[in-house]
This record gives sequence, C-alpha cells and structure tokens, in this order.
Amino acid sequence: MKVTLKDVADAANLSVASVSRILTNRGRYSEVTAKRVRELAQKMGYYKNQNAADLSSKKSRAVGVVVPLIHTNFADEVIKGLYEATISSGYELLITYLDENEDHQYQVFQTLLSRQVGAVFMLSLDIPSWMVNTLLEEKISVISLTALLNDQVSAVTSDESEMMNTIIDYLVTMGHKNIALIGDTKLTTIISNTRRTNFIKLMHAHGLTDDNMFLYGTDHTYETGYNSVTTDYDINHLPFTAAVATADLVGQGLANAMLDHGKKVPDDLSIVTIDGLQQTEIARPKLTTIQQNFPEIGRVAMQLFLNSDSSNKDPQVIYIPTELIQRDSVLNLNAKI
Amino acid sequence: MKVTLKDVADAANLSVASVSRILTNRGRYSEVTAKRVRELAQKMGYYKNQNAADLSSKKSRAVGVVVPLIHTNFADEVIKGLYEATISSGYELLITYLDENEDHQYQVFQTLLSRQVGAVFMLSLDIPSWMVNTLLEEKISVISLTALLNDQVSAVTSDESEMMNTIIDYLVTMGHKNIALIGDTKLTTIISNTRRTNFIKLMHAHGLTDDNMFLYGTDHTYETGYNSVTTDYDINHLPFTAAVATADLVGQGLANAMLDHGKKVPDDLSIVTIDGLQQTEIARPKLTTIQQNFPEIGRVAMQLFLNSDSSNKDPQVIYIPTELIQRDSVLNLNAKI
DNA sequence: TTGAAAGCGATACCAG
DNA sequence: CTGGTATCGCTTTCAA
Repeated sequence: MKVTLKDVADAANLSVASVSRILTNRGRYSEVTAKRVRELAQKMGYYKNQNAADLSSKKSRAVGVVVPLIHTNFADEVIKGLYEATISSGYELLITYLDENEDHQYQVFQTLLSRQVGAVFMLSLDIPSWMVNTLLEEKISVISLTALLNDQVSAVTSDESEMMNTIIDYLVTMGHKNIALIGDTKLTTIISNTRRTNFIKLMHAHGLTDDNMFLYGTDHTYETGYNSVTTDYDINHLPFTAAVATADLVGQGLANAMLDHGKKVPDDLSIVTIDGLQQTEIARPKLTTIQQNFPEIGRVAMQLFLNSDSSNKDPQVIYIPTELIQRDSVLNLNAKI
Repeated sequence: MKVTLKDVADAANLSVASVSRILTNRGRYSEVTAKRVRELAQKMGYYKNQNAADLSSKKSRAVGVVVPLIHTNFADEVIKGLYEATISSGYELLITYLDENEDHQYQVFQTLLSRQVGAVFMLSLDIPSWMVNTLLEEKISVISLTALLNDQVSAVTSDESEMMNTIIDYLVTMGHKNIALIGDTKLTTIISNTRRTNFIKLMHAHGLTDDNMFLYGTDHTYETGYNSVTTDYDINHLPFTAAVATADLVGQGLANAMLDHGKKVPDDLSIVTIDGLQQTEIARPKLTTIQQNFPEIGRVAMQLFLNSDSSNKDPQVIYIPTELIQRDSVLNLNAKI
C-alpha cells in the first residue's frame, strides 16, 4: 500500500497537520522536528498525492499545453521554453495534443478542465473558439502562443506584421518585384489569414500591385511547397522571382522541386522561409529565413502567467523579436549584370 | 464558483450518489432520470473534477510519458501513436520532458508519482535506473519504447539486431567492406551500446574484421555526422566506403559535410541512416534508411498496457517490424566498372 | 432504482 | 510550535 501523510505522522508521533506543514514549508514548526520528519518521509518512500492536495487546497500547480497533432515541430521548441520556466517554478506541464476530430477535441478539453489547470497555453493554429470561451468562463487563463487569437486572450508571439515587412523589405531591396506567398494562405484560420493580409498590405506599401502578388496553398506542408511550382505554376516560366514560404518545410519543398527539375536556387527562384528552425541551416542551399525565437516565447508565456495573479488581469500581448538570417537562397537581382 | 456533482444533484432533486452513478455509467439507474440528469449536467456546464474522482476511486486513468528533452523528433511520431490509442480508450496522457539535470529528473518523477499514473512510457535513452526501480516498486507498469531497458520492464521497440543485420547485409551485397558506424557509439547508454555491439558482431558475422570497422561519435547530432568526416577522418582519404548513421540527422550531417567539400554522395561515400523520418526523403540525395515504425510502437505500447491487467503480468518484449528503404545514398560497388 | 454515509489524502483554520 | 477537525468533490458499499 502507498505511504500516506498519516503513515508518516504516526511513525513520527505527530499529527498529520504538523507533518503537512513541514512537508510544504508552510506555517510554523521547529526545525528540529522538521528535519526528523523529512528524513522519515524520505526513508518511508513517501510522496505527496497531488490529486488530494489539489482537491484540498482548491488550486492546482498544473498548466495545460495544447499542441496541434500536426505541427511544424516548432512546437518542440516552444515546449522547451515552457519546460524550463515551469520546472524552475514548481509548476507542472500537462501537454495534450489535438487533432481535427471534434469528439477528440472535446475530450482533450475535458481532460484539461477536469484536472483543474490554472492556465492553458494554446499553441498556434485553429483552436476551436468554444473551447477558449469555456476556459475563459471558468476563469482559467488562456495564453495563445505564436498567434493572436482575439482580444480577450493574452498572447506571446512574434510580430507578424513586422516579420512580413522585414521579408518584403529585404526582397524588394534585393530587386524583387514579383513575389509569391506559398504555404498556408487560406482565409479560414486566424494565423494564415493574418499572414495573407499582411502580405498583401505590405506589398502594396512597397509600391507593388496585385499583379506582382501570387498566393498559393492552404497548409504548411512540404508537399504544398513542392507542388506549387510543379503543378500550379509552370516551373519554366515562373511569374515570380521570389517566394515567401509560410514555414520552413514549405520552403524546403519549393527548393527541392526546383532542384529536382534542373533549376537552381536562388538563381531561378529566391526563397525566404518563416520560422528558421534547424532545418533551414541543414538545407542546401542554406535557406534564408526570418527566425522566430520559440523557446523564448515559451519562457515568456510561462512568466506572464506566473506574474498574472499579482498584477493586472487584462489580456496582454507580448511580442518576441525575430531575426532575419541571410543565407544562400536569395538572389540579389541588382547585382545581376 | 465551479459546478459540482452536488449542484447537479440538488438541481435534479437526486442524491449525489445517483448522479455519480449515472454520469459514470456504473451501477443501476433508470434511463429516464439518467437522460434528465445528463442534460442538466450539460446545461449547467458541469464537468468532473478528475482529481477528486481519482482520489476517491484510488485509481487513475492517466499514464505518463517521459520524453528526453533533446530527442531526435522520432518522439513526436511515437506520441502520435500513443495519442491515438489513448484517446480512443479514455485514458489521458501526461507527457513530461526530461533533461540531464538530476534535480529536474527527480521533480519530473515526483510529478508522475504524485499524479498516480498507472503506467509510464519511457522514450528511449538514458532513463535513470533509480527512477525505473521506484516506479516498479510502486507497482506502476513501466514500458520502454524504442529501447530495451532490462528484463524487468516491458518494451516495444524495433529489433535492433535485425535492423543492423539488414543494413550490413545490404551494404555488403552492394560490395562494401569498410564500414563506419557514426553517431552515438558510446558504451555508457544501453541503446548506443546495443548498436555498437550489434554492429561489431554483425560485421564479424559477415566475414569482416576489426580492420574493416570504424566507430565515431557519442551522440545523435547533426554535428557529429558533419564533424566525423571533416575533423576526425581525412575527407580526401576516407578509410571506409560506407557509413551507418545512428540517426537521420547524423546521416544528414555526413552528407552535407561531403557536399560542402566537393565530394559526392553516394559516389564518395555511401550512407544508410537509422530511423527513416520525413527528413530522409527531403534530403538531396534522398537518404537510404532503415525505417522504424514509430507510431505503431506508440499504439502497440498503449495496447500492451491496456491488456496487461487482465492477462499476465510478466514483462514482455514486442518487436515492431522495420523496413529498409532504398533511395539514393548507397553506391553499388559491384556495378562499378 | 435511489439515498445515506464512509472514506480517499491532504490542507488550513482555530484552539491549545 | 502542535493537534483536532472540517472540508475539497467524487466513488462506493450498504440499506432502504
């Protein structure tokens, strides 16, 4: 049978109350007995039943993380950041995956609620809004990572507009005019819509017209990148000289498609990817990218939550700086003779 | 305030006992009232406090998953399998990450224990043995994934010996004699040691001697692959014609190092990687690999656990088939004129 | 079929 | 500084 608080108390000839106080470092007790109790607990192999503790104290040190089952592995980076912040604060991470199935979503959501998590970190993509609303009603902090959900939830993310601006600015400086946005450009999810909108807006801001813009794809996959130039556009007469990939993998697909068809990157097509994971460095040619600081996003998000009880309660948005990393996938058209 | 069982019971003019029975589909009750209660609970926004439920019933539907913080992303694949099996069985996954820090390990371990998990799935690599032992003492099933830990714990994994045999067999058939094992070849962890030992044993079994073998590296990183041929060996006079990479990333590093130095793959070096994730298909040249079925490992592991109460209790080892996928990174020496 | 009541293991308030 | 005890929300006999 499992060792309980009472067992330790009996063995120590103390009350459960005292032992509890000692083991949680709360309230008053003498260091002498405390030492004795701690050793005893250790020796007896006692460990707290967190379920009971949470039930009794009506709080929980657990926070939930919702990760899309199909993610572009930037999730791992974010989780690393969360892990760091979490482990040093004594909180515990309840990571749940989410697919597109409604029933499953409901189940996951139930899990989170029924475990009394204090906060839920939503990792990008299409989190059902009924889920967010219910969480909010239950006074559970919802923090959106790598995406702005709506103005009721806090978010820690890269500045999408700035990112896109940096990219287009760079591309235009390099002499590009006809530019494509490839990857997830659909209108139905918040993040893809944001990117699409920003792309169009910023192209205009750079004096480019609709004729200079090209949009392709509805997801962040390798295949989308690959197929864009092999099926939808004529690879021998691409109407654009540069492409912005909404994820590293998309850019990789783009690059491979070119290579596989005897074309060269960046000579025949310049590519800039969004994300900047290890992959972009491993690719040949190395991919120019705007790198998001995912671990930092995780770390900051956790801190935001930890500090939230004390100070204000209003939803906040924190932007984590991104960095343009110039590598070998963008051609300088101006240098061309 | 949160809606509790009692609230629902009051609203329904029933006792908590009855409502509990209905909501958990246990015991006897009339379908008529059941329907009423279920609707009421739904409308009131009731959801079970799983902590209280677990505490009361002294069991838990949660299982833990321990993932090395630095993983070769095959972990995601395994988790997908686990998730599938878990979501359809009503269990809940408690995913925890683990780094090398002893204190953190202890903390993670505490989390798992204190949440009363029914089983812990250990994802490869160096899981501290004190952790395993304590878990076992607490009668918590420990199932090792993608690695054999010891004969006290069940395991679901690929057949390491068979994998290595397939690779060497293939390489020898293609005319290779001098072969290197590159990646994690250290003696101190179970999995790397297994691979190292199998490599040597199977090289011998193929009539090759120690002079034909080369070992390099102590981890599964890209850098290890890259550095092996650029620093430790003379890239212009490699003593081996083929290399077995202990992970895809290692193979990728190897390939890039060759490419970056004007060498060709497979002409100047043949490469076979172990794992076979998407990466090997994206690489150029595409990497020949022995592919492990990670999602299946996850699925089977969960099923193993689910069926374990009913039948026997002995530790079992289940091997999930692997597949050699021939792509473009191995040269056929025999075909050479 | 339904209800009363005894826990589950820990916390925290209130006395002593 | 220490102990008694109500309580957290739910499950589970045992009676009714």
